[in-house]
Amino acid sequence: MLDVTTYVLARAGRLGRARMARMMDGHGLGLWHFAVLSALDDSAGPPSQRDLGARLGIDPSDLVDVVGVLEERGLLRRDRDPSDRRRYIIALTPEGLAELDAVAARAADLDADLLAPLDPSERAAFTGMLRRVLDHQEDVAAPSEPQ
Amino acid sequence: MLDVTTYVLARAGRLGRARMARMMDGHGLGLWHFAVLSALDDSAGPPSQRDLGARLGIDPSDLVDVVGVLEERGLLRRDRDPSDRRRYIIALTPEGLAELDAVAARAADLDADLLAPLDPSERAAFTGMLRRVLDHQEDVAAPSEPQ
DNA sequence: CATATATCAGTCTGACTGACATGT
DNA sequence: CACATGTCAGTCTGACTGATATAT
Repeated sequence: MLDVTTYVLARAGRLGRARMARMMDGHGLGLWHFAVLSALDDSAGPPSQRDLGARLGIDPSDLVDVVGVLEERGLLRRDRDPSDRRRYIIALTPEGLAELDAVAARAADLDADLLAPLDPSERAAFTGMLRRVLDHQEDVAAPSEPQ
Repeated sequence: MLDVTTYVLARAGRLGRARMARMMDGHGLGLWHFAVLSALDDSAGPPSQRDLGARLGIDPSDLVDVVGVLEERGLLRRDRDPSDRRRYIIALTPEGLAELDAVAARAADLDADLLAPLDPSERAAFTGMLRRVLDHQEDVAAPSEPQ
């Protein structure tokens, strides 16, 4: 069983995810709320709700509530795009940025603990390889250049 | 977002798991069915249902159906332990072993593709580090020697 | 009587599906 | 009219919780 790498990967991911979720509970947020705030922070221009969902891999219909909660709490603004009134333009508020900073610091702590069993020299190698593995899985799941 | 290693890990794990699940659908089995067959194959003595669940990280109550299905299909035998009649003794049948071999081969293919973006020399390093990361997460989730 | 094993019923969550209103 | 965006309602799954029958 443990020689199936996919199994090891999935299990480690699930445990790590559960720890993150427990931490964020203390902030009254779920994992997707943090993911959204974070994606808004490091996106170039303010994206539409659909862009946001695609980038994060969350279904647009599920994103509705996530964004709704964040808007209610004043952590982001949602304004109609004047040039295409089907779209929303989503942007972090200062309060949202502050909340993100607070949560990100705690997320970094959990990340540090995740990688604690590795030597400092191994960590960069591991995260780099993991990232390549993810990119490849996403390609397989949804090829970007079909043809 | 993608600089949060826990997120990258959880996402890669989820995608890999989904691929495994899709493959096993073709065999009429779920991920846990395979995990159970596999655990039975590489366990020393035939374990009880509870041992099995603990080893795999599945809740005993959820294991009931998984083992039930496998027994119905003749892939494992479930006999009361004569020395403690609360327990079942679970053992693979020859049919179960054959099914396991078939599925394991296809799981190995998916594993190979998972690691495809890594150089052959990197793969062993990656799986080793991943394994250490998992062990540490499991320790954190349920410390074995609570002093 | 306290504990262990397996079981059953119910809940909660995350991800998905299909329909739909609104706008281009 | 075809298509894009956001929304809503319903389903399906996996993981968990609490109660219970049986055995130690």
